Amino acid sequence: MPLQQVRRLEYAGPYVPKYKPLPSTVKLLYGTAPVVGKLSDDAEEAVVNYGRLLEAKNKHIRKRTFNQNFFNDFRALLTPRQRDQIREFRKLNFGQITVHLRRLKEASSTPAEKKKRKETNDQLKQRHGVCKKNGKVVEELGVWMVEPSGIFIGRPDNPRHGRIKLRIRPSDVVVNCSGACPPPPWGNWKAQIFDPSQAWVAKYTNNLKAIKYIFPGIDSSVRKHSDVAKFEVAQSLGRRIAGVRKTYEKLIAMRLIDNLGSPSTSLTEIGNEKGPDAADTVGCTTLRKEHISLKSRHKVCLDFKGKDSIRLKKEFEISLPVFNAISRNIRRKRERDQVFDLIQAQTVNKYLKDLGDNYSAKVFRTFNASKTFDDKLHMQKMRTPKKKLTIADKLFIYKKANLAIAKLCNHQKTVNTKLAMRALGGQKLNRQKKQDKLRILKEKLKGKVGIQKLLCQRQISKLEENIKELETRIYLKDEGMEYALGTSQANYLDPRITVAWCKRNKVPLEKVWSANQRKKYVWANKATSQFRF
DNA sequence: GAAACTACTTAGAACCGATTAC
DNA sequence: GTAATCGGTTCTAAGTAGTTTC
Repeated sequence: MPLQQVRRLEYAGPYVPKYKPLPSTVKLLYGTAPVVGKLSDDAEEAVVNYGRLLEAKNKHIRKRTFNQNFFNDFRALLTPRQRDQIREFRKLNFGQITVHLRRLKEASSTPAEKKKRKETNDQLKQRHGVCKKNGKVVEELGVWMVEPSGIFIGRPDNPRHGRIKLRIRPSDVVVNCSGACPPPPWGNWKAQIFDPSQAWVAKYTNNLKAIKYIFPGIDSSVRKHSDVAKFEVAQSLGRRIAGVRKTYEKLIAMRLIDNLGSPSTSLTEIGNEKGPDAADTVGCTTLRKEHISLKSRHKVCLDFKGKDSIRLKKEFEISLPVFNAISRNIRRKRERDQVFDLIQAQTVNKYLKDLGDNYSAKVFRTFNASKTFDDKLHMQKMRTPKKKLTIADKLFIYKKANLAIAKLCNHQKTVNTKLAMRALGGQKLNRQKKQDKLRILKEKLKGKVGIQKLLCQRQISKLEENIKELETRIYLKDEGMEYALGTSQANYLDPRITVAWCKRNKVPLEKVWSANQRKKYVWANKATSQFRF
């Protein structure tokens, strides 16, 4: 599917909102005294953003480094006189700010205000959320405005949390389009370029040195093209995997990626080097001795934090040569030393590239996840019981396979265990009630004839379907409440597997995919029911 | 060849409207 | 009618991997 060349790209640029200052009656106090002089817009906005977190009872505002980082950045935004006055974080008095925010929120949450806001946003989205290619193809963008100012939260353990993210100005933004793209009235773009080899239509760097991009949306031609390419490379790896495995015996790191981790995301992250201002997370090539413990001669236990500080603690079966190699590798090392101190991410990727077809470490994850998913869905077919399966029965099988992949990839989500257990209890009780009702209905059916019998039968099958749906939900909660199914669906599972499964089993696609997913994967619809990854 | 930079993908959290249970 | 729960979408941080710079 070759990508059509873009000769013209019309784009209005992202929406860059201007700051609206607080009313003069609303002030930050220091203790009970007013702050000397007027706060700059940036300082005032930082205070408002902190006030929002206070109002939302955000858990981060209880953390010491969070508040310290905020306070350091805040003081840098003050005038020398204000800095002289404001010396302790705990004396900042946000009272007037939070009262003001509460009033604003109340005023803006009426149905009329909500409607008005939606209309305004829709208009802005229509103008700033699309681009037009070669004068005719209109494509939606991922976002229509630059990120608002705020306070950096980050993932757990990020040492920079609490730092102030300043408002983005037009002068921070580079737009990538041809033709006129007038900036907003309150500033000029940093630059306008036209480079059709790049996918992004706008980019900017914030004061924390993070580069942000605005890309075409998930159903755009470029994104579809790169998705197709991704799964084709992974599929090609599948065809050559036996040969590939033979050749990489020498590289123990590769063994770890493919054998130990399977697609356990954290381990198959290759592990680029990171700066000191990031959380202490590791990948395959940056794994340290302290993360690995050798068990029996065929077993190793890994315990470390990977991407997003998600912990992986798991035992793996390994072959004796791999066990011996790891054992030799860590024998004379200290706990903080890297297991593979002689290789880097690039070393492994260079080796993979030489195997051909644009392989890199992440292709293994896509391959492993998709292959396992495809196999699981086919295995289920073999175990099909004699009874005719309903849609709900089939969906149970599908979700079960999806959960297995989420576990394999270690795609986690945070759950409030107490609340989730309560909900689970409620669901189980609900199931019991429905089962009782079903029993009564089945008893009643015996005495019915004609149309009455038909109606009763219909009621029974509807209730049975309902119970099965509930059972799927109970299963997912019972077996994996802390796993997120969406991540593998969005990134690792070849959509053609799902399309083929739906066709084989006569399940409508909308039962397994949301509208957005169907839009994203429209290219996969051509897969036949016979498709195998 | 290592470090820094750039472009893009992957990821969980937050948000928000719809549905369900009471 | 209200609160709890669910499911989908949006947001943006945190990765990977290629390229450029020194």
